[in-house]
Amino acid sequence: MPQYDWRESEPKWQAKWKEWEIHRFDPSSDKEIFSIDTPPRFASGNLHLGHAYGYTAIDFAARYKRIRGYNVFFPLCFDVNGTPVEVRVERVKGIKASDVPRQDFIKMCHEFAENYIGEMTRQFEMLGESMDPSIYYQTDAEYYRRLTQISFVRMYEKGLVYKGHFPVNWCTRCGTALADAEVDYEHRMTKLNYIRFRDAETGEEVPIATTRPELLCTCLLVAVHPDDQAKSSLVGRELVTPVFDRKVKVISDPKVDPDFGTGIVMICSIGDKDDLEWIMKYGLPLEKGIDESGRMTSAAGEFEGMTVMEARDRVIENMKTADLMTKQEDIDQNVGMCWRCHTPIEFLKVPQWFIKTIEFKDRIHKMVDQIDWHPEFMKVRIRNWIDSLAWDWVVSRQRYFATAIPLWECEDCKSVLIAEESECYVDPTATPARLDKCGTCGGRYVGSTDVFDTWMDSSISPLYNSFWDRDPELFGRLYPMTLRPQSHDIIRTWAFYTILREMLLIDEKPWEDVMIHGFIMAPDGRPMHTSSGNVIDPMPLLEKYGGDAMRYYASTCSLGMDHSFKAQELVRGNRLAVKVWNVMRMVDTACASKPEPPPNMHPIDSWVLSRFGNLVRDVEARNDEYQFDRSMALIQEFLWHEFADHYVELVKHRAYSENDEGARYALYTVGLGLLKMISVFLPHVAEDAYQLSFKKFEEPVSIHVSEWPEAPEADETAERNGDSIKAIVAGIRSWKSSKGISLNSGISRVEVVGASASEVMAGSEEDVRATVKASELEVRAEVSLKEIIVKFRPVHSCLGPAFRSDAKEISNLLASADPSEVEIRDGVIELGLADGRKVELQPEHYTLEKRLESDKGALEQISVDGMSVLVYL
RNA sequence: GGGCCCAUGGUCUAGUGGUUAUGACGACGCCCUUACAAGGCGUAGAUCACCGGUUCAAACCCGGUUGGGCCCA
Repeated sequence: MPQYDWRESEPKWQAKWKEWEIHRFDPSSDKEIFSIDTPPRFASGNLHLGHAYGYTAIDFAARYKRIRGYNVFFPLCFDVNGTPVEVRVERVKGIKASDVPRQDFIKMCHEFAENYIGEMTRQFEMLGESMDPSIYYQTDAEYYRRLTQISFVRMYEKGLVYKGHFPVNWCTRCGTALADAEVDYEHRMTKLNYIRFRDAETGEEVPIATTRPELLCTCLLVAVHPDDQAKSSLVGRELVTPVFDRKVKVISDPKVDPDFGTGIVMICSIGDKDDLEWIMKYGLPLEKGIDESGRMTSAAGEFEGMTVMEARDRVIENMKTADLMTKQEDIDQNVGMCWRCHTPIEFLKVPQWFIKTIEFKDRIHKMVDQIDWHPEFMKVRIRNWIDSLAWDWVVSRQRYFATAIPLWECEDCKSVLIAEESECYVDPTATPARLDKCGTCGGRYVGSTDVFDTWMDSSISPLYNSFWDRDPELFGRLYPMTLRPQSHDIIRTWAFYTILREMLLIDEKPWEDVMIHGFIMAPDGRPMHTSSGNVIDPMPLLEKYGGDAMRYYASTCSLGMDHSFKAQELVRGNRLAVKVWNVMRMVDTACASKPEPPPNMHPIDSWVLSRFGNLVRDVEARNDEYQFDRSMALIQEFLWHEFADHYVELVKHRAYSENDEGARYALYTVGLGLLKMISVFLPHVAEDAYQLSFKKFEEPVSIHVSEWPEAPEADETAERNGDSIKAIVAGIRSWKSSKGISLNSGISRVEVVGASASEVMAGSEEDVRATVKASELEVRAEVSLKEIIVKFRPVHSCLGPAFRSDAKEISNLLASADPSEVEIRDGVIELGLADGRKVELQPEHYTLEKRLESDKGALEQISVDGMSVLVYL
C-alpha cells in the first residue's frame, strides 16, 4: 500500500504551482479582487519562527480567498533598506560606512541584500506560501524609491514638510537622527551623583542629584516642587554650579519629583525630553553641550572634545578632588538606545526634515475608525499611540543606504530646490541640481546628503501595490487594498505611518481590514533571545517535519495572541496530513466514477451531508473574520472523527458494493469539500490527494484554483437521527474494545430498544448491522429483561473481621455456590458450614455478578440517547 | 509608571453566565477493522493563578492582588 511521503510530495507540488502560475494575480480579470499588503520581508536571510508563523497566517487568508473565487493580489516582496543592512555590511566587511566612497558603500549594501533574496524566496516556497512573483517588489529598487520621492515632493508642495530646528533623538554612533519609534529603552545601572551647588549670595550649600554631571556645562535652571515646604525658601534665589561656576536661578515646577534624589533637579540643555519641555516652558536658550559625534563642545571648556563618558568621568573626578560631591548611589535607569546599535541616545538640536503629524490627530483617528481591526482591541493600541504623540515625524536620517531626499540646498542662503517629479528617482549627491545657481541669491546648490527614514518607503506600500501614479485604471480597482496583515509590535510604525501618509497624500484609507498577529515565544514562554539561549531555528524543524506540519502549527495560533512554540504541534500536523491523505484514498477506492446525486439516500448519508453543510458555513464565518485557528479546529475535528471514524465506517459495507450511489455521492462530496477547506492550511497534502483521487473527475488543474464547496442544506431530522446512529455504533465498538474483542469479530445479535428506536433506526438498520458485524439486528419498542445472578463474589475485607477463622471456608462456599440454588432474603444469605453451623451473610459481605437476559438469551446493555442497545452474547 | 493582552490536567490549548470543562502532545492498558498501527478504543491526570463582589447560577461579568507578554514613558 502506498503511503503519504511529504518529502516527495511537497517539493513536487511547489514546483508545479510555479509552473502553473496558480498564485498569479490577473490584472485583466473582472473577478472581485482581494488584495494583501504583504509585509516586505526584511532581507536578513534567516527565517525565524515568527516569520514562518506570520507569513503562513497571511497565506491562509490568501489561499482562502483564492479558493473562494477572488482575484488575489499577494505580492512577493522584500524590504532592503536602512541601517540594519548598513550595520551588517559594516560588520561583515569590517569597515565603517564613512571609510569608503558613498556610492561604493551603497553598492555593497545592495549586493549584500541581493544575495539573501534567493534563499528567502526558497524558504517561503518550502512553507507553501502562495505569494505572487509577478507583482514582485523590493524597497531598494529605483522603481520603488522613485515613488517614495514623488510622494515626498507632493507632500512638500502641499506644505506638509518643514525643516525643523529643534532637538531630535540622535545616535552618536550612527550619526543620525532617529524617530521616537526607533528608540528602544533598556535598563542600565548607572550612578546617581550627589553634588554641591552653592547659593550665589550666602554661599549656603545646596545638594543636587544628577546622573549626568557632564551636562553641568549647560545647566540653565534649578527646580523644586511647589509643595516642597523644606525647599520653598530656595525659589527665586541664584545658585552657582560646581566646576563650571554658572549662575542659575531656582524655580518651582510641579513636574519635579520631590522624592527623587534630593528633590532638587538641575535643568540642562539638553539631557532628555523633560529638560526640553522646561526649556520651552521657560524660554531658555538652547546651548549645545554635546555635538553630533557625541563629543563635548566648547561649552564644556576644558572638557571639549572628550566623549560623553570621558567627560562624565573627568567631571566626577574633578568634583571629588574639590570635595564638591557628597555621595554616589547605584541607580537602575531606563536609557533610550538606538534601536540598531544600542548606543545611548542623545538629544541634540540638529536641523532635520519633519512631516506634520500632530495637527492631524483627529483626522487620523477618523481614518482608523474606517478600518476593520482584527482583533478589534488592536484599535485601542493605535489610538493610544496617536494620543501620546508629542512631536512631528522626523523623516531625515544622516545615513547612506536608503532613499535619498530629493532636494538641493543653497550653500549660502540655504534656500531649497526640490526635485521635480519627472526627475525622480534622483540621488542629489550624485546628480547636480537642474539650476546652475540659487534662484534667490545666486549661490551654489548642494545636493542633500540626508536620506529618508525607511518608514517613508514602507508607509506607501499600499500606494505602490495599487499602481498609484502609474496606472489610474488599476489604481481605481486596487485601492484601498483589502487587507493589511502585520504583527502588533509595528502598529505604532508601519500601520500608523501608512495611515498618516495615505491620508495626507490622497485622503483615503489604505485598507478595508487590518489583521494583527502575535509573536512566537520560546517553549518556556519567554521571548526568544540569543542571550537567553532559547532561540529555536525553524529550518531544521522544516526539514524534519515539512511545510504542512509547520503550517499546522501556525493554524493552532489564535489571532492577536502571543504563543509559545511547541514542536508537538508539528507531530500532530504530520499525523493529520497522513490522515487526510488516507481518508481520501478510501474515498478514491470507493468511487470508480464521479458519483451523481442519487434520488434516495440513506439517512446516514443525509446526516453527513447536513453536518458538512453546517461545517462549511461555520468555517466561512470564522475565515471571514481571519480566525483561522478556529476553522482549522472545526475542520480537523469533523474530518478525523465525524467523517473518518464514524461516517466512513458506517458506509464501508455499501460503498464497496456495486450499486450504492448514496454513500459514494456523500463520500465524494464531503471528502472533496473537506479537502478543499483544508487545502488553505495544508496545501501540499491537499494537492497530492486531489491529484491522486479527484483530478480524474474534476476540471481544475489544481485544488487551489477549484471552487469552494457548496454547503448542503441543513436537515435537522437527519442530523438528530444520524447522531443517534453514530452513538449506537460507537457504543458497540467501544463495548467490543472494552471486552478485548477485535472490532471485526462478529456478534450474534443486536437489538435497539426504545420508544424512539424505530424512528431513529428507520432506513439505517443495515448500516448499523453491517458496521458492527452483527448476524441479526432487531429494532423493538420495548423488551422485558431479567437480571440473572451469575456469581457471588466474597468481600474478603468484610468477611475476615466478621468471621475470623471461618472466613476462608465461607469465602470458598460463596464463590463456588450456584446462585440459582441460593435463597437471598433482604440481602441476607444463609450458608451451612461443614460442621453443621449456619452463618448469615449481610449484603456488605458479598457482591453479585449479574447478567441480563431477554426471551432471546443473555445479553449486555448499553444506553444510548434514551435507548437501550442490547448486545447478545 | 501608563495602555493593551494573557493566566485552564505534566506540557500546549478551546471555551464570554447553566457543559459530566475541549482537544492535542506525552503516559498507561487493550485491539493489526480490506484508507490509515503516523491507526482505533479506553484509562489516569485540572481546587479553570489568588482574594473579594454581582447573580438562583461565574472558568466566563465587575474590583483588587500576583505572575507573564507586547507597546510606550
